[in-house]
Amino acid sequence: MMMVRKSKGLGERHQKILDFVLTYQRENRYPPSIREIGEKTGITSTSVVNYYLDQLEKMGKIERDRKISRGVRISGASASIDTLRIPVLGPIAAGPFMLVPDPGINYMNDKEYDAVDVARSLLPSKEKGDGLYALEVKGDSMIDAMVNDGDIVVMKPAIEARNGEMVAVRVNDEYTLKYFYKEKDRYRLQPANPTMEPIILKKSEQPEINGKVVMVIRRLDRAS
Amino acid sequence: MMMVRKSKGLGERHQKILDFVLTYQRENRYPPSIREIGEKTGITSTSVVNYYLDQLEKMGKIERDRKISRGVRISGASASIDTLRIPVLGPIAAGPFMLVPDPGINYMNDKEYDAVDVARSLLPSKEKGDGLYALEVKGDSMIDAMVNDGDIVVMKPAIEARNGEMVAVRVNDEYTLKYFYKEKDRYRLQPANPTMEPIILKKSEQPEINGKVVMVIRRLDRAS
DNA sequence: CTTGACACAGAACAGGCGTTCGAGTATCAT
DNA sequence: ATGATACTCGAACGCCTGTTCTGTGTCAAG
Repeated sequence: MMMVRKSKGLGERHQKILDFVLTYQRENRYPPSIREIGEKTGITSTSVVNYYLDQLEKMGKIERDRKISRGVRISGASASIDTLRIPVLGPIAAGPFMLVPDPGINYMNDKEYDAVDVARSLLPSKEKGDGLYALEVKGDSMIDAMVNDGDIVVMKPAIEARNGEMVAVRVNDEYTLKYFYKEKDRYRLQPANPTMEPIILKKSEQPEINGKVVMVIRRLDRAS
Repeated sequence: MMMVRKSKGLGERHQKILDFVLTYQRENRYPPSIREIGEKTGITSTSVVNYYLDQLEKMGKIERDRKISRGVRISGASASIDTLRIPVLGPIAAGPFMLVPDPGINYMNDKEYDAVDVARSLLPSKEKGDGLYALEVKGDSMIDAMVNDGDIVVMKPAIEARNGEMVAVRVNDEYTLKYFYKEKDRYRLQPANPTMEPIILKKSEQPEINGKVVMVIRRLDRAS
């Protein structure tokens, strides 16, 4: 027989088990048994599943309650089955701020970062939520986008957009949130506030799109 | 011995079991076993627990996967452990619309109504979420409250408010969303949009408060 | 080549757990 | 009284499930 990997880190089977536990949990509302994990991941022996489960626990990927049937749970960001944890990459103020996440950091595993939990049912069904990130708006710089001080904007990385989508675009060295429309011979960037006028760009001046706005969350009443 | 109830509906033990399963699920990320349910609810025999579980299943309160250990899950609105299902009481347009839910209807159990799921972590920690309801905004009537067409406003019933809270108030036979401030000798109703002027009411003209705004959710990109 | 860590399989053990059955008690309508 | 219904208990059966032990083959280090 051959074995796939020796070094540390998540091997193919680690990942397979992790995925299966997550999927199973989502579908059945309770965790799988060791034998069920084995069957679905192609592992014939329960001891091997146990073997990997122990490793995953040491890595901090899962938590186990020994002696308890189906006592497996995924720890960390993806713990919840119907919620998605989206990292908040810090406050953004007006002006030429940075709107893209640093791809070198795995925010999901890093406890250092703030995050918001969003119900999966609120996101587009096709959205797997992988690259999503959020920004907390500071100041009144985005009132023309109907975004308030303190609002949380959930973004999805993108460099292009379809008509009608709200995007973060760079206009005159500043990022703003606008509805994007590509028309016959021009680009129209429409503010969310219907009382405000759109920005018109010539076809040659294709705006630099930085991401799509997936959701805006405004929390009030936080002290009560 | 005495027994508590005969008729249909949820008896004390039904409720106790339901509560326990929910709590246990929340704390352990997996459902309890029959024996654990019995211990914590003061039922000494597993068959009795099974007896009630069967009834709860017939009532549609829970679902069971027979033969599978810990194969119990709560069905319906409170199914999720870290999400809260808030009924959407229908669209509201401009003008003198109704902003209060009909207390005669238990929206939670009625499948007829739309609902949104909100992560519990997004709500104030003290919020149990009992009376919460949501409204879907239609039209541009609330742009001065920084609320857009299509936004979902999560409300909490209230007839009074503390300073700084956003409330639904009735002004001139119309409901609007404003920040509420009670000052020395007047009431100040401040629009969310900082470029707009507040409404000032004399002390004698106490505004009729209809509820507090807990959260505003704006979903974009719903087709992607 | 030997050794040991690593990945894996299979079998067996013991306790966990859902299920079933027999029996007992209390309330209520007949 | 009598039977029906609702509720409760305890025990036993047997599968489900986590755990553990033995053994095998691979690969790198000594």
